[in-house]
Amino acid sequence: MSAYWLIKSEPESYSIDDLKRDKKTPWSGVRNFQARNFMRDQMEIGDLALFYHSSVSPPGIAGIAKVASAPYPDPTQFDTKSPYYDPRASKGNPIWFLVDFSFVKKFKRLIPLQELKDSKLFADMVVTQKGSRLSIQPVAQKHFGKIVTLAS
DNA sequence: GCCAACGTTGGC
DNA sequence: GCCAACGTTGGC
Repeated sequence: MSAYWLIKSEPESYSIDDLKRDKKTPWSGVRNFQARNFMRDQMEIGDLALFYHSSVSPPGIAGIAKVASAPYPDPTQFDTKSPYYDPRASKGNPIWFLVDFSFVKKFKRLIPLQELKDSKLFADMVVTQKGSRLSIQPVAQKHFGKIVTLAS
């Protein structure tokens, strides 16, 4: 049973255009247990995700990505030179897991967060909740479909 | 740049 | 196991 997701990224560090160029990327650097658990335990190859641009003006949904690998340990946790290095982790006992995402499409227009907040349709979406900062979230199929409609 | 919200850490 | 202190996220 495939599911839908929302993944946040600061476009200054990695944007939908970067994913379009790279075709595929490991979603490294996630250091939140809830977000990790979604990748490690629930994502399946082929699941679609809304690609969300955060910490920019305006924040919003920029396009669609697709889960392109099974979960595996995030290599940056072992890299002492990486900002995501975690001394508690070892190869035999990794803490952080990720999946690869591949490019699906960039929306013709960014769907601003404010537009979702203004609409009753998205009142129960995680991303529209006050103080919601989870960087990987499940998305209901109905919401996913409505956002695709808004974008086209 | 501010600050509310929230997750994590660590002392007890 | 509680909870205060601290750090981070991310909208504004």
